[in-house]
Amino acid sequence: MSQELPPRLDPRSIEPARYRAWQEGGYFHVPASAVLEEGRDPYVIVIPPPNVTAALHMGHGLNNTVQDVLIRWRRMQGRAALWVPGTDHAGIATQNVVERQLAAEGIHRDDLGREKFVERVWDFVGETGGTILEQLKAIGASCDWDRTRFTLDDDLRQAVREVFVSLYEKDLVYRGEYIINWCPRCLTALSNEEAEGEETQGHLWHLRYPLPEESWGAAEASRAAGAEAIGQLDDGTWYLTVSTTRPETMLGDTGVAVYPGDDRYAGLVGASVHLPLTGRTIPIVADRHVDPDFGSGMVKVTPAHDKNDFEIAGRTGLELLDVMTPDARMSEGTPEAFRGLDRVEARKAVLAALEAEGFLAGTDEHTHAVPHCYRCHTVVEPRLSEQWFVSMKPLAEPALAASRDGTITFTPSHWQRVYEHWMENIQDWCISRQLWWGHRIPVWYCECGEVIVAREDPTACTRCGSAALEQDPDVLDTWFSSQLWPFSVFGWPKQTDDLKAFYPGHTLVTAPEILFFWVSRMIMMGYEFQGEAPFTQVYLHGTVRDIKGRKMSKSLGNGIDPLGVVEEFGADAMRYTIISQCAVGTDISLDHEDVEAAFANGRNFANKIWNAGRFALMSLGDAPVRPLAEVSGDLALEDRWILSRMARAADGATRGLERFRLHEVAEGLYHFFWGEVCDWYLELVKSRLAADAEPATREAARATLVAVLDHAFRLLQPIVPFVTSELWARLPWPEGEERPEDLIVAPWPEGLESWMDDEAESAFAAFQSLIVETRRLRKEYGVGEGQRVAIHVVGGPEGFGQMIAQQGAVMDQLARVDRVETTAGEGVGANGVLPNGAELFLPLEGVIDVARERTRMEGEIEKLEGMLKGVRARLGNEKFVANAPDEVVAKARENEAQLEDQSSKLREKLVGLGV
RNA sequence: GGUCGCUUAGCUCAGCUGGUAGAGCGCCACGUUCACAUCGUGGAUGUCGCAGGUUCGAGUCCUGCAGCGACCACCA
Repeated sequence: MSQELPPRLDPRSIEPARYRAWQEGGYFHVPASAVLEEGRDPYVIVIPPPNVTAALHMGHGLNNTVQDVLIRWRRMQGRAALWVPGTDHAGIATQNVVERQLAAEGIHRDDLGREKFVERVWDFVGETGGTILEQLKAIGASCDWDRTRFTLDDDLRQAVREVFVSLYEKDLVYRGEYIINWCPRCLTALSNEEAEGEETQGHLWHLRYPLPEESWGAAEASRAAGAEAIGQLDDGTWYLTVSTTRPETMLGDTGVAVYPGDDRYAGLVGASVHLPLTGRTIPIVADRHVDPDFGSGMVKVTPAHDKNDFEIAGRTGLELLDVMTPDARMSEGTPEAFRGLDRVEARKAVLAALEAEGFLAGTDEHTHAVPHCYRCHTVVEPRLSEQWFVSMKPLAEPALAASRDGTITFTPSHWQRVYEHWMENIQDWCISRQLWWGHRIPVWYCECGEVIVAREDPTACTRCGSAALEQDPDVLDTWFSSQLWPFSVFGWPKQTDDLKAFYPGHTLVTAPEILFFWVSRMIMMGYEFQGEAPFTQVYLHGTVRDIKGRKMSKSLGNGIDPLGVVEEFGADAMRYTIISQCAVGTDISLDHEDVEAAFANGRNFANKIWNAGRFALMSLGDAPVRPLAEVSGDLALEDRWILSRMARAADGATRGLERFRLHEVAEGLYHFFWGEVCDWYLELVKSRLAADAEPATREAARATLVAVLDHAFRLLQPIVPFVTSELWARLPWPEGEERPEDLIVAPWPEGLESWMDDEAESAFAAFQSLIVETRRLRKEYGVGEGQRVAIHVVGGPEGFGQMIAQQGAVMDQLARVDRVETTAGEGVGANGVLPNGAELFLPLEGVIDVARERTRMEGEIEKLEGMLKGVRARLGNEKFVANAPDEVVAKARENEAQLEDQSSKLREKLVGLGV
């Protein structure tokens, strides 16, 4: 206990050992029996599983620090606080990484074949897969590592299968040929969410489609009816105009559509039009999708390459014509001139050909959102393809209701509306991916045509008995398995004790980016398969950005390595810095070019805690410490004050944590610890802790100090667990009181109302003002450090003078005051006015510049008069007196009295100053 | 195009249900025997984007405007 601590906190020397001790103590592990047998109240967070191949970045740092703070807090509250860790197999992302590795060796995945490729991915995952979880330990994450899961674990495969088959049996999973988002680089289908719209500067090309001669009459009539889209070429041919942002798709047009009620084109519906470059003739149809007020009011219809056009075709019977290969080249179905051309080249070629033939009417600049693959940023191609889908509307209903009725709350709350809007407009989800890495779709096809969807791999066809079954080659969207995470991690579909104990969970902490990808789907699956929501609180934190507001990313090179920060400044420093910026709904900004500046605040705070503890441990010594209750009669004002402040700090921290106001919690505790415990309390008790101090006051100070630090460390533990634990473990303990096994399971300070002491707080506040004001005056008049002064305190509330006189002993220590008088002062003096109305004189004959003092006081009086005028105006206002809350009016009256008092006293003194 | 959000001290941002502005960093001055210079003490800086409105009173509520941002969207 009297062991020497270094004057600087060296995180490296304490953090790893401390973490090991926690793990060895088993504090992170929560067995189902804690809930089922011991009856403890569970609190469950499942980690947003990072990609198995990921390396820890600041985004993870933020996400996991927040979760850890919440878990550590709940653990101290006595909850069975379980944080389940794990990783996600991340289909496309992981496959891409391995493909890149192979490419470096000059190998394509096809060269290896599916089986070998998947083996290779497993090898890769086996080598690097656990890295990120190990890295989480460095930042102090108190996950239950015995429960680590991977979305491709065997039992999670069972969950995926059960869900797929079950949804299929309920007709909520189906296979069909629809327009999906296709990434021509990844060569796979994507969900709507995976196709991210990026604002792109493009063009809108206007194309002319010539009409056959028999329609020229109708065309002329249309033109006469005001249809500007109808016109005549130089050779007399009538044509219509359509527009497109993707001219190459015109090769796949199978019709032109107008709005059913559009009189301008009434005569043309049912007619046909020549499709340039192709020699094909396509019909003109009417469909409600067309907006008659947009552009020409005529739309080219490309059913195989546009979602809306596909729907138009469904309603009007237009043909489907696929003109593109999976890697986005023009297919066999296109004229020879374009066949095999990449879509970009094809666009140029088509435009050139149209222009050459006079069918290009014009071009406009056009900015629009072009969908890109969220993994490789290639422009996504809407494409007709046979895929598996989940029918979402029925699943969305309870998930939507849960938000509306408040079962699930969102923080910040505005995400509730975003969530509901998405749920209300939900579309079916394309879940099949043409990848090799992932959960293989549990569907087999028999040569007899039978489709077998099964929980267990079938050995023979259920209809014809043939053993020649082929499993669907595709895998499922990664999010299909991660959406089951809140219950698949507990062994479902088996009805395990874990599931009973820990489902539903409580808080989900993640970034808003994956609200649709993950959060909303977990909620839907929770209702569908467990009958209730997987959690009730969704806390969406911000994004980590650099000082310029740019999102930290590998490609921008503006990232900060959390492990480097831990190495250099300690996990506590990083955690505090992050949490103190974690205001609801705001991003975290950190300067990647000056990492030290970014984390200095956290580092300094951790060091401050360290030194406060170091001082306390040295001062307390090895002598037994008495329980606070036994010394209550000997408590000094500052003891009562700091205990009261501590109770309030605890209260504030609890309320803040309950509402996810983490930055307020961090800053509140920072202010309490640094600004009150260190700046005031420790300074005040220094003399009382001295060996020669009067025994009763010394013991009271020692008991209070231990109580204050014990509680302060508890309150700070969730945010800065390492330094607090290290010190707490060395803290002497009150005799006869049971010491918790470890700080991280010490009870959370709550219900300390009995320590709140308004009287002590207001008396101490006055005392603080006195000190501060004296210090200020000393500075202002340049009184040297070595020079002691006398102060005369005049007036103030009842008992104030007496209280000050009692504190006289410490006045010298804090403000170099050798004499405090509470009688009226006389003559020339510096002066200050305390908030409680008391006034002090600091006799400083010969030190003061009288003229300057006079000017200052005049300014002061002017200011006071102004304020007084304002307060009087308010009090003179009948409506204010009648309508404002009583306490506000009372406060105003009090204010008025004080201002009057201060002002008149200042005037007197101004007179006293002479000239 | 729709929806939502933001605009407060040099910088990054707090400010919950309206009652005469805050933090951290930075800056200036002074200070190292006495836990901590990753420190202490004191100090300076804001017409709370602009214009109206409601109210006794608005950074806080309402409207409009300007700038920025996010999310959603099938306008070819």
